Order: sequence, then C-alpha cells, then structure tokens
Amino acid sequence: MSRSNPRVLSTLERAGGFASAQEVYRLMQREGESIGLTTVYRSLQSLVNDKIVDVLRRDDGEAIYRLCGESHHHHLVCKSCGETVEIEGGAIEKWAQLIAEEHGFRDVGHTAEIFGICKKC
Amino acid sequence: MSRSNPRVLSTLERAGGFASAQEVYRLMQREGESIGLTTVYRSLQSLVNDKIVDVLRRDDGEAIYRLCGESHHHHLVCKSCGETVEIEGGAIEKWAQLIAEEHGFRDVGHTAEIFGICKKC
DNA sequence: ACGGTAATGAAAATCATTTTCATTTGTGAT
DNA sequence: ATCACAAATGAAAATGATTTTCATTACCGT
Repeated sequence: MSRSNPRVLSTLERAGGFASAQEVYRLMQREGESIGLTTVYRSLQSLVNDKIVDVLRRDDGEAIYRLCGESHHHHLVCKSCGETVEIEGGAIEKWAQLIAEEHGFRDVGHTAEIFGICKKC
Repeated sequence: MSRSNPRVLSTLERAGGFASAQEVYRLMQREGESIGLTTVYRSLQSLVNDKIVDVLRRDDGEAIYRLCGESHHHHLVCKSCGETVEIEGGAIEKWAQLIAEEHGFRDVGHTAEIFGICKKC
C-alpha cells in the first residue's frame, strides 16, 4: 500500500499535534511545500493504521487527527467570536477513565469542549 | 423557521430511537410515506434544537439522531459496536463551569463524550 | 540501464448535508 | 367563503470532506 509522507507527520506536529486533513494540507501549502491533498489523506490514514495518530470527529463531522501520546488538552471556545483557549483537563481525564471502567470499557478516550460567550463579546 | 414534521419523530421512535437522517428517510420511503429528504433533515434539526433528540457521530462521520430523556447527560460509546450508555456528568458540570468562569466566559455549555471498546467487543 | 513496485497528485466520483427557490398548504382576518 | 400572508415542502443544485481512478514519476535491487 502506501507509507506516510514524513512531511505530513512533521506538519501535524507543528500544528500542535491536532488538525484536520484539510488544515494540514492548507498549512503545507502556505509554507510552500509541494504536496497533493490525496497524499495528505493517505498519509494520515496510514499514520492512523500504525497507531501513531488518533482520529476523532468534530461536531460538524470533519475528521481531526491527533498525535498519540501528546498530552491532550481541551478547548474553551467563544460562541460569538470564536476565540479559543486551550485548557488542561485534569479532572476530566480521571472521570472518563473511571466511568468507562465501571462499565467494562477498555481502550478509553474522550472528547470535551466548553463553550460560552467571552468577556469581549 | 420550520417545525418538525411529526411523522419524522414517530419514525425515529419506530427505528428504536436511533438512526441517521438517511436511514429515517429510507425507512419512511419503504413504508410508503411521501416525504422529501430535505424535510427529514429539517425536522431532525428542529428536534435537536428543541432538545428532543441528541445528535452524535458515527465513526464514518455520519450524524446519528437519538431520542433522549430530559435530564442533561453524556454518553459512553463503544467504538466498535456503537453500544451507548447514558451517564451522569456530575464532575464535569462543575469543572466546565469553573474553568469558564476563570476565563471570564458566561452563558456556558459543554459537550463531553467517552468512547472505548465495550466488554463484548 | 532495466524492470518492477510503490508513491504521487490531478481530476472525477461519492456521499452526507445544506441551500435555493418555486410551489403548496395552512391560518387568520375580513 | 375569500383574500393575503406566513410557514412548510421538496426537487434540484451547491457545498465540502473524503475516496477512487488512473496515468505519471520516483525509487530500488539487479
């Protein structure tokens, strides 16, 4: 099949370890890298197969890719202006793990986002 | 705007309270109901606004609509078979509120989902 | 250099979802 | 009942992410 293009992984890292395929592609374009969208998709998929990245879904259904092992964080997003604050989720991590174990689930992950209206809006 | 077509809700109920828009549409077709896909989408969206149904995402990104009780809750979803457990989020509620206030946000809401592999899978 | 396999990417195909817009239906006032 | 207007409807087109196709190119071992 196809192996991952290393520039894709490096771009995903540079993006903070968290981005959609389209975002990785646009980022590479902006930085002058010559690559096709198809290759970006294929590389990300191959990274998922190799368990080097995780794939999640945004609320709008777009797939987002996240480096495994990155200490992950959550977001606090303003519904009005879109300003985003990255937050640590200490309490959540334990909660998710605990609940999942109670129900006999393994291989546990989670998503959590907080949204509201920021000071300026 | 537009209100929900009652046949859509009744079909979603008949489907076990868990189906995608396309599935609801195909089900209604098969049962001889005359309705457009657009209306199915609009009705489901309106049900989501009215908090009569929840919307989640399948692994492939397709939105699935699900009847839910009135109390605010979160989900523990099996990535493999889709089994879903409704859970209470006591800890989360406080955490979200606290973090948001720290950053000066008001009108706060949140989403949280836990996913993993269930016992059977 | 040669032959074969893997990687690449442009363009077309897919598929769920949304938008547009013209038509129909329902409702309330008169 | 009739007129007028708002809401609902759905067919068709638009959108946007993702996948597939396929012809070309880069790479590797001989």
